[in-house]
Formats: sequence, structure tokens, C-alpha cells
Amino acid sequence: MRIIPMCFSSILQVPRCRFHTLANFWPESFHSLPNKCGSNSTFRLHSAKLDGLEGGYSRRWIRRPVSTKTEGTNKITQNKNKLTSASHGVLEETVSTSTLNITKTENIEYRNIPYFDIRREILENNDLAKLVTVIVFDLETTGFSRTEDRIVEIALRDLHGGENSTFQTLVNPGRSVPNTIVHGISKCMVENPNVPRMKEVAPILLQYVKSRHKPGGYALLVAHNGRAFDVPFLITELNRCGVELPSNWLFLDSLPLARKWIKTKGVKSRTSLQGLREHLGIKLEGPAHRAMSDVRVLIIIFQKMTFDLKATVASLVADSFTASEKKNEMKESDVKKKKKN
DNA sequence: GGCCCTCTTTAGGGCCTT
Repeated sequence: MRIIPMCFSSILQVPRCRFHTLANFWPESFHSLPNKCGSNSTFRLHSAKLDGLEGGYSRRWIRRPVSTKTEGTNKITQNKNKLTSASHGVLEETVSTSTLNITKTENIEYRNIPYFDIRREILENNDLAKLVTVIVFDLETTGFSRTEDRIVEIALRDLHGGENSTFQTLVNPGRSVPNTIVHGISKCMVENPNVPRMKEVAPILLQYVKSRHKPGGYALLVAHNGRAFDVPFLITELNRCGVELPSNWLFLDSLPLARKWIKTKGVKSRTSLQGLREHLGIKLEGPAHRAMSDVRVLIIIFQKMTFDLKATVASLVADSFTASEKKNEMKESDVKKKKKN
């Protein structure tokens, strides 16, 4: 029986609060962003500000704990130090981490929810927007090709923060890592026996997202250039593992949002994550091009843009796409490619 | 590969993701 380490970090000790009105939510953290940027405390200020609200909101639902199978408390405790180091220096977290142990044979059942137009449902019913949980994510891979390359690191963070709000893990791609120079993730790091393969990560990833959204709710997963890169990569990797993405997952690409923000606000910035980060003076809290480091940056940028654009959850949902739609796009693209060849 | 922009649309260069 193999124990797989994951890192579920709790960085933003933020209570879940009403989130469907983004425009009303962001000012709490971003109206003075330019003055705060440049300090390494932007995120913590955000956290601290919201911490002050603790208790101010009553929880409307109970977050389901991530389902795990363990080998007993002692073993978990024994593994804790090992697992903390197994985060491979991803970030210099100062928060407590919990461990997730899962056996290879664990059988987590995912209902295959029939597809329907979730966006229309949410847009037509404002109450459903309250059921949307926004999660920012980023992938590090061995290259740009979803067919030839593999994921080496995954990081997600629920925008609300709170306990177990983050998920991050290295992934053993089972092949060489030719672009270590880009993200600093080496073959040696991912070949560590504690680093899981994608087929082992997949059910835990699904379970993590499920644990973050409300019962009967939806997850809106945000990534920069996600439509062209992260989402097709994720779909392809999960499909290799025989896993279909749940139909209550929606995806949002923050790149078009950045273009819109730059255009409408007359911002002089490139649309890349680095360009936006530099423009806003956001200090890195870890190496660039590591998944969680980029997630942190994107969260700040995303909040700034949605605040400036007065975006609501409903408007973000309107711009989102489903895995099913992306899969169709990918199929069409593959057909075109074959015709070309 | 997909999207956007323009010195465009019967095209092509540049940007974005690792």
C-alpha cells in the first residue's frame, strides 16, 4: 500500500462569505492595491482584512472534508514532517499543512452528471450564482504540447481561502523534464518516491474541488491562458487516466479578461502574467513559474481586474466554458490538423 | 494552438501558456 503525499495548505484563514457579487467583494481588498503592491504583504493584508470579518458571516453550508483513507493516526503523524518536506520547497509557507493519504486502491465514485447548459441556468437564476466557487489554478508541464508533454506540478486555490483552501502537488510525469530551466522542477524532484503520478493525483484533485464547492454548486476554475493551455492540458491528462471532468466545473480564461481590462482602462501593460505582475508591482512570494507562486499572483491580478471591470460572478460565468465544449474544440482542432497533414 | 490586431478579412505577425 502506497501513501501519497499532497499538500493542502490553509493560507487565507478567511470565512466563506457572500461571493456572488464580486464587485462588492473586491473593494475590501483592492481599492488601494497600487499602494500596497511592492510590499510582500499584499496578500496577507487581504487576509488580515477579511480575518476581521470572522464571525461576521454565518456559514450557510458545511464544507465536506476531503475523503481519505489513512493508515492510522500514528502513521500520519510520522509522515507529517516527511510530507511537509515533500512539498519540495514549493513555497515558504508559514501556515499549517495537513496531509492527505490515499491508497492506490481507493475507489472514489464520481457520478457522471448529465451535461446541460450550466451557464444559462446560472444566468437565468441569480440564486445559482451564489453556488459558484471560484478556484484559481496553474499547471507546470514538461512543455507546450498537450499530447507530447505532461504535467509536473498542479496548484489550486479557492479564492475564499479558509481551511484547506489550497491544493498543490508535484506530479511524476514518468519522463524527462527538458524545461527545468523554466520552472526549476527537475527530473530528480519528480522521481522522488513521494511524488505521485497523474493517475494517483486525478481522484484527489477531483475530490479537492468537490470539497470546495457547495452541495449542488459549481466550480469556476480560473487560469491564465487556460483556454489554450491549462484546460486542454488538464483534460488530456485526466482522460489518459480514464477520468472525465465533472459537468459542474466551469472554466474561465483570465487572458481575455486581461485584454479587456487593458483596453477599457487604458492600462499600459503586457497581457502575460509576468507583465501584469510587474505592472501592478506585485512582489513574488516564491519562484516565478512555480504553480502556487503563479496562482498567488493571478489571484491578486484577477481580483484587481474584476474589481475594476465591476465583474460579477454571473458575468464571469457568461464568459466561461465547459470541459465538454473544450473537448469539442480540441476534436475539431485535431481533425483540422490531420487534414493539413 | 488559439486569439487578437492591423499596414486585414483571399494574411500574417505577435503574444500567451511551459
